[in-house]
Amino acid sequence: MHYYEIALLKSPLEPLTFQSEQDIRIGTLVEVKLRNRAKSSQGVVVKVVEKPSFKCVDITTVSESFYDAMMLQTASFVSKYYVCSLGEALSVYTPFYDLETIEETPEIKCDIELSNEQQKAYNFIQKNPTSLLFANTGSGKTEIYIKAIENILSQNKQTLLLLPEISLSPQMEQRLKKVFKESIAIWHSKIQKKTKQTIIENLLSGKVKIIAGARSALFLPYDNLGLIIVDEEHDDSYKSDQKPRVNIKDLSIYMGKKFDIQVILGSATPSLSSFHKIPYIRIKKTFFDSEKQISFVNSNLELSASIIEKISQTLENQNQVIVFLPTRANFKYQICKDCGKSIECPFCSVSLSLHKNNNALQCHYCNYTQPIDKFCPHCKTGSIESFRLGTAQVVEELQNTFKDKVIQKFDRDSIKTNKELKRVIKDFNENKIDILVGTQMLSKGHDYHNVKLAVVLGIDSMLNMTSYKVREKALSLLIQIAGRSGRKGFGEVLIQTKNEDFFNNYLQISDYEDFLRDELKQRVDLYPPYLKLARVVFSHTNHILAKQELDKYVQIFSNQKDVELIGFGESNIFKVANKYRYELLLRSKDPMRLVSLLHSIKSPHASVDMDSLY
DNA sequence: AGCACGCCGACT
DNA sequence: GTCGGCGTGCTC
Repeated sequence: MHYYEIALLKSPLEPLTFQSEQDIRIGTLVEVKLRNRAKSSQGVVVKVVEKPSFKCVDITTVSESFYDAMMLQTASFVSKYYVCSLGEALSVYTPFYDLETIEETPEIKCDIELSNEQQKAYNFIQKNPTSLLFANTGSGKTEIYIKAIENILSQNKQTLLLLPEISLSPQMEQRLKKVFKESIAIWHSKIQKKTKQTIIENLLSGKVKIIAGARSALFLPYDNLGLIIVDEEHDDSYKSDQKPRVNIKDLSIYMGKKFDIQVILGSATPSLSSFHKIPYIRIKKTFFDSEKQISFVNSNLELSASIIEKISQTLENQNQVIVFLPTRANFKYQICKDCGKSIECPFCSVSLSLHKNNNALQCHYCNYTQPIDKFCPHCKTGSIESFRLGTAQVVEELQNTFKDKVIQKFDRDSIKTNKELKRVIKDFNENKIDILVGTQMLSKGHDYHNVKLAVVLGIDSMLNMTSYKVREKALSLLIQIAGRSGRKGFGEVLIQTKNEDFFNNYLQISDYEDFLRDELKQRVDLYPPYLKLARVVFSHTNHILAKQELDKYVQIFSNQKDVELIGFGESNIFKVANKYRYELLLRSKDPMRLVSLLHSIKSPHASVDMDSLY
């Protein structure tokens, strides 16, 4: 009889010992049956052990699937660093089949000529195992990526090109497919199940050598990964918002060091932490002379006359406009004119958003929806006034002003599938759409050829968020959006803000590198990248119990050596989906010490967010 | 007494 | 996570 420790997938339990007559190798996916449970659970063999003192249960089924050493080591790291069970860490991998690898060397010859500056950058990234390509929008970093991939391909190794979910733009896809043909596959959450299966088969058989994909693409079965490119590396969506709260960019860097994989991070506005710790090369020169005129409007969130005037001028010259604002729906706040109370979600402590097209008020946190009432639900007589413009309202108001123009909304309410995304971008680039109004989605990766005006509304609400990264987030977003205007030739950017001094300083007078250096000075001894930050959230339907749990750990963490409790209290949004939330924030210069303290938290209501971005 | 509900603890 | 056990408190 053999005895094995099995890490149970999706289970917070640490590995448990099971037995089998069979000799099973470490990494094998098996099925076991836990006591009192009808369904059997999946688990992974992680260790061979001696016969234990307790009585063991048999492993029910032994599968053909197999987690390799890289997966097991990575999962082990994830479980330790991000504080979860080994089973939870292993659950991030996509299920796959164990197939024979057929060695196939594809004939790829791209005829891209690099400019002098690109060649210099290429040489730099080849000299450093991990490097940062700090490249302005339009400076041609994709060509450098392609050359680097080609080089890895010639060694018959695999490449992973990571992009934030929504940046997997149709243009990027077309471009890569043109060069790499059958050797590249695109991977993201919207890809069909069947297609995913085919991609995995092709990756295992060696037909596919390059994966371009979102977060989850890091967890595919690579047997010979030679290069990971993290494009738009500043993007916070690389951090998972569910357990395990892994930062895919950081994990890529870790895997690069551990398994001798080349890593290239790329961005026009790199994160402060990458800029601080990774050797970088700057490419400033762009292919097309692009001249930008940046101006500011100090008005409230309404589409003011000067903004309308500017849009009108641009449209008259047969040019296109993009309008950014960080809010979906028509309005974010509904307040009674009489009693002054706001209409909140019954399950969350947030205001309900007004969606005119559904004739509904909707919660953006739990999706609770109720019909629009004529009168205030509190005083029953007052009428409701709406505030904080959203994308749908901007579309409506612009449509009223520019009756013969085509205006398209571009946010996750209107772009739900990849097909819709492709269609809208195609239509926009074929000039079938005059104005694109959208949220963050607008800022990411897409090439818009004829945009001559980018209007940015409501950026101040981003500066007012509570995160040590707000300035970095707001400025990088602004630069990304500005980069969408006038990619060829002249472009205008119109920013509505009450923080003109801050933005103006870095947009016109100096540049992003100066901002990074200034910001770095402000973070010394306080925030990352100089210190590690972790957040712990305690949530419960009973707010008293949640509070008690918080208080208990505030006590414990108040007098720790080398770890500082820097704040605690109600979470920003106190109640979400009927659960009350309290949180605390810890920081330390000693990552190991911080991680071990986080592992000491035993509360089932606590969730740990290591390297929190809040 | 009968039961719904929520909490707690075990799971090899 | 998922299950059963069990105490509480409500209703018939």
